[in-house]
Amino acid sequence: MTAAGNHQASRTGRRLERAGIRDVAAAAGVSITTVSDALNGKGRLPDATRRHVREVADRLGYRPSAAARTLRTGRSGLIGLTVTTYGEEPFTFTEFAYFAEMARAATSAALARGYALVILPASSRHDVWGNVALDGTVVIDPSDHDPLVTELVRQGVPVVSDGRPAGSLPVHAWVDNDHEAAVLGILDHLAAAGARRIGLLTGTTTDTYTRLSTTAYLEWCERVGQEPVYESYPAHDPRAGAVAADRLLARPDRPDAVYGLFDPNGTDLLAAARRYGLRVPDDLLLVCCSESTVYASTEPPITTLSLQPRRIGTAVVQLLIDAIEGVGGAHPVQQVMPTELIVRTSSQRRAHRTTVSHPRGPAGG
Amino acid sequence: MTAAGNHQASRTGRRLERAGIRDVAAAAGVSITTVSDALNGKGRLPDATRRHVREVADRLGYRPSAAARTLRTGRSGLIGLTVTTYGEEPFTFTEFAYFAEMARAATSAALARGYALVILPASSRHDVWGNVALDGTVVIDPSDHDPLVTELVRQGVPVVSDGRPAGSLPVHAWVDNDHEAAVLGILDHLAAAGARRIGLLTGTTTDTYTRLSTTAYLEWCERVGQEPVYESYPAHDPRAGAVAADRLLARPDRPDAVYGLFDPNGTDLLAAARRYGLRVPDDLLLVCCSESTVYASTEPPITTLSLQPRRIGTAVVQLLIDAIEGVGGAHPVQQVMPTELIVRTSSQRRAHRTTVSHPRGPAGG
DNA sequence: CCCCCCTGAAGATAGGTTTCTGCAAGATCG
DNA sequence: CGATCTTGCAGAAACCTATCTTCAGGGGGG
Repeated sequence: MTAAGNHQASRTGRRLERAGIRDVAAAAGVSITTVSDALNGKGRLPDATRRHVREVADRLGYRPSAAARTLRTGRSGLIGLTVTTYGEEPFTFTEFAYFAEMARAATSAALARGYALVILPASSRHDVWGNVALDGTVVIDPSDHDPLVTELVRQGVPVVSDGRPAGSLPVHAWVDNDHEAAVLGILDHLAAAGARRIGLLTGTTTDTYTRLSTTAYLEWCERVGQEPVYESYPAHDPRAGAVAADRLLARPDRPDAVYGLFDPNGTDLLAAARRYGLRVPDDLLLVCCSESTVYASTEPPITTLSLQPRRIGTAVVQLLIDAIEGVGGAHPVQQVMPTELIVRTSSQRRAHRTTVSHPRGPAGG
Repeated sequence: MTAAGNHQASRTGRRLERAGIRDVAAAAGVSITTVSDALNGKGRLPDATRRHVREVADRLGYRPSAAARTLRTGRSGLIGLTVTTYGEEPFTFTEFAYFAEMARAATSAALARGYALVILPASSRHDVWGNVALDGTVVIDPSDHDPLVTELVRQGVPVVSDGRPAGSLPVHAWVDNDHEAAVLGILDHLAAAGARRIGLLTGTTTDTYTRLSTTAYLEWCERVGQEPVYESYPAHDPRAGAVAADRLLARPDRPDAVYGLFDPNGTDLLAAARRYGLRVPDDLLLVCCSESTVYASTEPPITTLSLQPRRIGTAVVQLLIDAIEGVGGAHPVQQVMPTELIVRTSSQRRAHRTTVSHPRGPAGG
């Protein structure tokens, strides 16, 4: 049997012509339908035919066209990932560690279910959003009445958000930490360690995380009868953080414990403490919210609150894919994930239990 | 076996029917061709018709189907981004800061030219690579004879790598730092600051960065007649880094200056120095390669080498899109980017200009 | 012995866009 | 005034796959 339909040898002769499904069909001596069924495990075919077709397809290096498949099935296997931006850069500076971890987990989770992640900007002049076929989208920290989310939902694209949607954003589901509980837990922890006046380093932005955390702090203060002591700064500006930390410790009503809401606050507060001759944890207890491992080896190591971005990333993607594939119910799902307080020296006034005593070098330096 | 059971779901019923190009054509009273031409700025049409069509399209909320467009044009506007993985996680732990910055810059650059980035695993059981239509791919630190890269190139997909391709990987272009020059520069810098014996904290992995840097170090040692003093550890294990830092400072031939090749080395070395009662920079000069801003506010601030991931991410994407669009020549391009040494207190023996003197006794145990 | 069902596989269509080709009518020119 | 060019737009092919429908033939049940 000589190959029929081989006449399209050099169409334009330019590029390496990728083998299409009909080339496989011709080479295997079957129809296009049979090839499709054999490769996708559908239809009614004897195993012999299936094997034969697969073998021929492999030999030709056949790869189904993703575009054609998407067009036909309406599924692209692509999930958008976007984070609200402050300014023109697509990602927020202060969210790096969180974002990187979250994205990594989300990528893994998506991959395990056969999807890939597309990084997209929350806003853009060029309409990239319209140019890519998305089965759904993960939105990190959507802002109030986010026009992008509204538009996506209007188009029927499932949207799941990391962080409670502010206002009445019509997302299909969301995942978030219990920020109030986290803050209250930290404040109790600090109080238990002997803190009399706990300060807060917070942000001027209006996102949900900042708002909920600050509110919880103020509530706690009112409950225990402490005067609130806090400084705010624009969270996307790293320099402003250092200044705010300094300001907080320069106040006449200087706190003897501080919780910083953002990742770099730990080092900033530590540096400020040094400038004012405050020993940590003896004169000042310190906790900050961070995913960074550097706080394990600062001097002293700093207690951190982890938002567990890995868990969140995984959960968000699972929820989204469930929505895409119509697994879950039609009603919106909200999922609250626990946080983890990693207690280190900076918030323990009594003992340093984390490190063992270390023998000094025999030949002292 | 399963019955078809495919419910057509009333044609005009539940699902929001997206308007297609022919709906626009019908509504505007023109042909499909005219709509396409009007919206894409092609063909010969009077402005009046163009405006009319655009208006109708807007009114209907028309969005061209990305899948159909991709199928027709052969361009998806999607670029793959992958990083070689050590282990099962898609990203390397130690590359977080670098990766996050690089990805951010790459996303921006791609976006500016109308492309979006897809995060993909370097290896995977599920063949996600085959399921997404990519115009090209960025590969971070490809390993020797990377099968993925080979396959992509075989399929005619342009590949540009961040980092020199090891072996004879057939990438279309690559971008890398001048690692030898960077290391030599740092060693000279340390020597000029008074270092007599410079140590190196390096990795056991065989990637190009580690290899080139280590080689440059050994070369420099031979040139100036210093006995090499270095410790290696698996770079993906953060705990191993702390141990290796400790080992390096515990050696009988303890160095009086150290360069650490990986991001966390700075804090690890600082912690180790404290354990051995070594003052930085008086007893020990410190430099590490990092993109993290925390080193600006450690005590003391640590000199870092920045690989400038933003520049690299931008350059890689530009090169790739040039290759995709056939702008550049057909021959492979290699582009070497400069590094930046951010000099801080930890590598300056003479003066502490950044901080005032702090009255503190001998470091506590 | 006839009919029906079941197996195995081919034919045809749809999915939405871009673009090549074609065509009519008005404008221009010899 | 006829021929050619230009303008404005329409028709239809092609992109590649998945799936719905159809069909031939063989075997089992009535």
